[in-house]
Amino acid sequence: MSECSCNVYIAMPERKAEVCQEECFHPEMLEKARKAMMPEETLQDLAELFKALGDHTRVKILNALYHSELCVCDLTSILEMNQSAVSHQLRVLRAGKIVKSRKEGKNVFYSLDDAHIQKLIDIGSEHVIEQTYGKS
Amino acid sequence: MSECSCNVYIAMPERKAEVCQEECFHPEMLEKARKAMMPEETLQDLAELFKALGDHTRVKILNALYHSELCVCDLTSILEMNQSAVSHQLRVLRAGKIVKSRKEGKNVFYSLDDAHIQKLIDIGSEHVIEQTYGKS
DNA sequence: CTAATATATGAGCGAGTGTTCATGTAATGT
DNA sequence: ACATTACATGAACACTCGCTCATATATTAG
Repeated sequence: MSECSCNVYIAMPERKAEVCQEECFHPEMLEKARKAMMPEETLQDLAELFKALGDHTRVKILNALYHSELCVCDLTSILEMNQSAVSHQLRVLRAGKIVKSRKEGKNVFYSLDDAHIQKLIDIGSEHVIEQTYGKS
Repeated sequence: MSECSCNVYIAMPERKAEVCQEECFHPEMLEKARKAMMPEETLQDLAELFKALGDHTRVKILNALYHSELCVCDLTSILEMNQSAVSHQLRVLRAGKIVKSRKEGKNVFYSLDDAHIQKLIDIGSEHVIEQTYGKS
């Protein structure tokens, strides 16, 4: 048996024909990677978290909420969008456990769910700024 | 003039009718939030970064690459997907500056672009796991 | 050179997303 | 009670996305 990492395909011969027939490197790396994979469910949730973060309007909402809670009306004003559109996006953020809400009279105040969200914004913006302007 | 944060609408009277006519709270908070907004371009890039991260297949690729580089063939094996689909998603990740690639003979090895990506995965997965199983 | 292999990519399709518009609901004021 | 206001939501439509299939490119082997 060669060192090809694709010997993992012994158990699924129907795939062996289409990929990696001889010389994919680092079989030990592949096995290590395979064993370090998170559970499917976590990966799914993680993808949904990032998907919920991955929209211009929603990122803008989170940026606005970064320092303090705001009501829908305030967000509508900052975003210069109509209230319906803002509410629809807040719903996505709520469903994704990215923001939480608090009702006070006629108003509903939104805030970031927890410190993880701030960190994600911090690191993400650091990354894109670095990509744009070069490292340090 | 009342304390309503919506006095910002004086400059855009056409919107005044539809939102926040009297009692949105914390005008000082609103102004603070407005001034703390990142530039539009950064917000756009940030949204695109998260959007590129926000897919099940791509998250799985990043998870596989978390500890070491792997070639397309290896990824195809781990993901149990056909090579074309994997390549298409790698293209998205490359375009988003989330992974980088290195050619070696017939193989192309992919790895995470920088430590920011690992941190985003760390914090994101921490968040979703906490959401699922409750805080500590 | 030709053949084989690893990867990339364009076209096309079904599924999903974000907005607008209209309307619904809950809280407050009169 | 009725009117008003803040917010939520369903429907519809244009647009985007991720996959598959077919094919292209690049590298290596013979």
